[in-house]
Amino acid sequence: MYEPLFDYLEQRFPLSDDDKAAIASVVSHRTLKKGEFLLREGDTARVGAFVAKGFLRSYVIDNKGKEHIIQFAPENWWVSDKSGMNPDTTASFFIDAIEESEVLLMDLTGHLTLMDKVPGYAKSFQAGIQKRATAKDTRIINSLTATAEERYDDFIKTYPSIAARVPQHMLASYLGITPETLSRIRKLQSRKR
Amino acid sequence: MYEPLFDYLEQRFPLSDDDKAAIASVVSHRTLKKGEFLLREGDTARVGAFVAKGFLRSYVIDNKGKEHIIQFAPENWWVSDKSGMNPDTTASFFIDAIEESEVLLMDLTGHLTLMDKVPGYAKSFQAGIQKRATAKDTRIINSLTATAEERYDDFIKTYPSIAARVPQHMLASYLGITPETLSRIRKLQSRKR
DNA sequence: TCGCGATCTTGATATAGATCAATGCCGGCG
DNA sequence: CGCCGGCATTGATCTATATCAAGATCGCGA
Repeated sequence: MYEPLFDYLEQRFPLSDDDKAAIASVVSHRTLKKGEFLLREGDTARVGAFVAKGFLRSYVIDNKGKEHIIQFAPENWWVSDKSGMNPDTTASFFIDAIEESEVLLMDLTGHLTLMDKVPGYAKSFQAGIQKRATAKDTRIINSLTATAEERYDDFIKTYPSIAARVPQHMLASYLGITPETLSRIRKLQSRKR
Repeated sequence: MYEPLFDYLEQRFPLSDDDKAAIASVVSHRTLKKGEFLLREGDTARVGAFVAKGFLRSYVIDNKGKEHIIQFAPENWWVSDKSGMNPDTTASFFIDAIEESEVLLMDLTGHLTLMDKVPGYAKSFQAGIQKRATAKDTRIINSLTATAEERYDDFIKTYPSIAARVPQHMLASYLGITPETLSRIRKLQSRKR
């Protein structure tokens, strides 16, 4: 059950059997049906969820009722809880399953335990955070300056497997364009080549 | 000389005299004239710079030669180096001083030392990273969906002191709009109220 | 203090993309 | 197996913002 997570971590640093036991003891497993929400249950501050199987997405709904996808999360990705999202934000935050999925949940306590006990975990976590920060900067600049078509091409090139897997209207939502526009872009491109 | 940084950190966790000495020993001081660049010198992997006085900005120049401001950094902010920016990115990255400034530079070695030696530093660093990640998500969604005017209003509300301090064309660059458009927005609003 | 380059403003036009509306398509549910 | 509802496509407009082009104004440096 925990194998996908172990594999993922072992690509980043070596994992002893003790480490594995420690990890298994702090994550909890959960199955999600297609369309099901991953809600924050109780008061446990969740750090994130590791997608062992399937496909999730996180998104917000703005005050005009429109949905904006923040992140896609296929197997071997982390979806982070919006722990600390601006409290005065009018938008509401959701995570749900695009396909039937299995996730491993980690709360803050567990995370701190691993930071402390598992050698390599802290550095690896930190590296991941940093990498993501850079990706976000890139996305910001991209969204501010590239055209719809450029953003689409970029996405296709960077995440071909995700592009092939999500419905078009969700991709449009991620890219910040309407489904109609995305459809037209695709048509133009299919003609061109 | 290090006081601004000590003050900053002490608002986050207590700092002993030993801690202060450790910090002082790993950061280096530098003065920047208006318009001067903060370049990566030598091979030392820099983590970031703390702005003790003045005002910096980080920005990229895209392949069309246009400048896009990523971050403004007034006193008591960190500017992070793009440590790990996508290597295949065509854009070039810069940091320079908008006003005469003083910065405290920290490299990776120093950072790791503090992570290890100064209690509270690691947690505080982590908290900062997290907060910034959230801010970036917000900015992404904002840039994808809000109008130019909404983005402007938002910025004014969130960072009034920065808005008052930077030239308009830089604010326009940060917001991803042209100086002309920003000028028109301001005119409309001054009329309205 | 003067003058010139940088910055800001204002106007006219062009255009990418949104919106509104209709039609077609296909896949799962009864 | 057939029908219905979400999804994609296509077309016709509309609108926000970019772009191009002059002026106007400000402020710094000689």
